[in-house]
Amino acid sequence: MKISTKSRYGIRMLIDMYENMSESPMRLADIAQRQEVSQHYLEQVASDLKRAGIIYSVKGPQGGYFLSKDADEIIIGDVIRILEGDILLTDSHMQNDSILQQTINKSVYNKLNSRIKDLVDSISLKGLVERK
Amino acid sequence: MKISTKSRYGIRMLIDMYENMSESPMRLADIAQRQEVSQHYLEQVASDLKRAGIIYSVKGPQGGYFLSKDADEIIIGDVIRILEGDILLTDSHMQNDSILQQTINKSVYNKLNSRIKDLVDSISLKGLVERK
DNA sequence: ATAAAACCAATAAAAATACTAGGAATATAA
DNA sequence: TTATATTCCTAGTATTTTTATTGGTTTTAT
Repeated sequence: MKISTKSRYGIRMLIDMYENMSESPMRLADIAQRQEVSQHYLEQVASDLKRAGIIYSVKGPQGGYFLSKDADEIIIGDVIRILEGDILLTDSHMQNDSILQQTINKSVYNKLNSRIKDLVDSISLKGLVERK
Repeated sequence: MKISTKSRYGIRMLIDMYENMSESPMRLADIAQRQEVSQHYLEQVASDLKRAGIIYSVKGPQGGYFLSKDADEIIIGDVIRILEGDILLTDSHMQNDSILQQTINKSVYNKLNSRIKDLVDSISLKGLVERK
């Protein structure tokens, strides 16, 4: 029951991009090197973030990535959902659930799920970096 | 990022024991059958719960399991911790963490961890069954 | 034209999770 | 005291998920 490294890499990548932001696009190779992470693996992370509209890219030489929005509009909950699949502790509808299991879902997991959601949706990239 | 089936089985097992409680010990075979779960797998769950003092057992014929405490003293957070290892989204101290990662830990994961802990520690077996 | 970059797909490797097998220990009761 | 019902234990296997690697292709600035 851990957040995957994929999510962690993704969040680190975004923080790195925010903190090292400039006029020119940022090369994945640089991020990977600074973060000491496999570049190819980070590509997959970047690809997900791009598809979701968190970052955008410029191809070719001198190309790279930009953040698509202001840092205070990039919500950590979204980032985790994009990279983690979902932040649910259980699937909301498991097919074979007994009545008993459904009760437990309601009482425990659903409450957990919504509390976790509230929390991660309250933190932006900007807030994170500024340690708010 | 899901709660494992081990924890889910464990919680179901305890609810089953509570709801079907009687003077005589409860056989694992019966629980497994009611819950439609592999008995051998449930043994491992039971073994963990026993070692942690949540349930106790009587061996031999007519043997089985009892809850060790009143249902309102059995805390779901404890059960999950016993079966899940921990309810932390990240290890509190990852060896190779950069300063950056440590900041993220503080801002996001630690907050999440403590909120999840508060929640699961506020729910007892009794509360769960009574849907409080 | 060349080279620097993003992009893509397949798959291998590693780790975690779920489940199975088979028997040992123990206590009951006939 | 023997047969049996039960918990208990250890190891192993299978499955799934996660993480990482390999080996390219496409695009575009220079």
